Amino acid sequence: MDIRFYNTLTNRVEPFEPIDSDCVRMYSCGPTVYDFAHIGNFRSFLFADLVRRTLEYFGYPVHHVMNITDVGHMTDDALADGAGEDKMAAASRRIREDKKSGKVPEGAVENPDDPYQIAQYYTDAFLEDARRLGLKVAFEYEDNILHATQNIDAMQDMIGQLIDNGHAYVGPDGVVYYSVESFADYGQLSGNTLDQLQAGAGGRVSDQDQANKRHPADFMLWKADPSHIMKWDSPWGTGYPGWHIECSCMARKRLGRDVIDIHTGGEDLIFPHHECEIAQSRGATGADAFARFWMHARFLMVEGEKMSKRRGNFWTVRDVLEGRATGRPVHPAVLRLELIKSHYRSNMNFTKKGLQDSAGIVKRLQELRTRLEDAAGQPADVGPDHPVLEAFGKALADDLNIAGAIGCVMPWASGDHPQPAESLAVLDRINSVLAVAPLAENDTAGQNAAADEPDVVSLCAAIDQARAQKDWTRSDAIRAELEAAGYDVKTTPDGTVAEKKLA
RNA sequence: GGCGCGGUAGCCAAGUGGCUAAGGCAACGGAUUGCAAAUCCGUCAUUCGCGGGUUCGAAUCCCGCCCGCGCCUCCA
Repeated sequence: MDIRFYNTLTNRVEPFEPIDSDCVRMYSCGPTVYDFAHIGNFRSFLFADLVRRTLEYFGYPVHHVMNITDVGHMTDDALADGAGEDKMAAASRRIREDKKSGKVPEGAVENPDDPYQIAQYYTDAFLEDARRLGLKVAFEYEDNILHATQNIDAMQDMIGQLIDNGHAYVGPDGVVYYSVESFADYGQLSGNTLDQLQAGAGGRVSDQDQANKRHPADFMLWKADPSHIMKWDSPWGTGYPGWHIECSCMARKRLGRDVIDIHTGGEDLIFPHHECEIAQSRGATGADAFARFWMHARFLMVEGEKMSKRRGNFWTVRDVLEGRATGRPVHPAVLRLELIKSHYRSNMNFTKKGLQDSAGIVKRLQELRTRLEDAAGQPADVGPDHPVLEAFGKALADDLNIAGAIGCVMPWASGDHPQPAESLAVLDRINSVLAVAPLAENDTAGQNAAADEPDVVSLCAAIDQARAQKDWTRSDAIRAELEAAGYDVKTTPDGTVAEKKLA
């Protein structure tokens, strides 16, 4: 199968081939761990997961690496280049408050002044969210999810190489800057040129910092700052690394190549983050590429608007799963499907109604699985030439046409399955990509019934009893009670059953 | 100002030159039901942001315009 992906580097859909046949090497920009991850973060992470699973579907081994940014970068909008408040300090303040209000469990962060404890707290939360949503790489922590703070040496090595190669210099302020003019291809990824880049168009650079640079677009590699919360000794003074360097280093170190196959991230990372990564990596290695394919996911909207804390439509994964976003708990498989089901290069509109739609699909696939397992037990062998798998794969191979792929599955799922063992094998193959029926490897969190859940079995029995006595008022009242508690109630030949709604 | 992505039914969304414009959700009609739910059967875009052009033939190619979104040193 000819796999084709859109490559931001060339603005074209191109056939994908790994550089080395042994495996596909891909790197994804991961989360910062100063707060809980939101659904927009996960749209991007799950997009990377879909790329990975699609490649695996076609038989490629994939080595997927993701970073955890935990070095404590700066928050301030107005003063970039390492000014403003340290994000770790902001997180520390928030955790202190959350401890008081009981939002942070007892003993979770013993010392809110210890940035490593804060980072670990939010890293654990991220991994839990990621595993619940079926992000495969999260099950490979810590092998393939790397902490920036554990790779400072590699960053310093690369900064040294860049200085030696003439791509970096120490400014009059003692900060190590990358010289964008030393790298002819700077701007190739984003389509910018140094002439066209309007210095300070984002309104986040200060004249004072700019004065220390040779070119306004030069960016920081290392900043000596003994007052920074997280700091390390270096040849350029005790301080901390710039926020682009970690990815260049960790990709090279963990994937073991100067040139990798695929690099993913959110569209906002195209410039400056990925542009700078390319400049750093190629400046250090001398190779003519860093990643062959650059793939970016478009932003997520919420109910047609930009997601922002100010609008009140800013949702973390936990907010959605635990029901704070929609008023009802959402099954992780439903959120996963909702976040992967529209094309990655279009804006995704996250809506309550979309979640309902996704819940319907998840439910149908899970019911199909139950039906097939009851009928067949074990899956049979099935080749990739099965018509449904062929159509499913063809859609995915076409720049991840996920809606088309799902469109191939649903009519098949609704149809008759005279050979359940074969159908089960087909479903398994499909689910190796979708990962919604059943969800991922294990979803242990959130499965425990809450104490205030109704006693479903006895309420259903009460409905049957009332119906047997033709006490319709009573049976309808109990049914209404169950529905209000988030259950679908249905009448079957074996009596009334209630199932928890998935969203 | 520069660079890039997109606009198909009430909603999500395939289709990128040629059979009647996939699929899902919702809605509606019917079967079923004490009533529902679930299930099953059926209906649901003469038209693809707008206007031109190319062509035997355009949602698809070309030109112009309108609208939405992102980036241009916090950011998925």
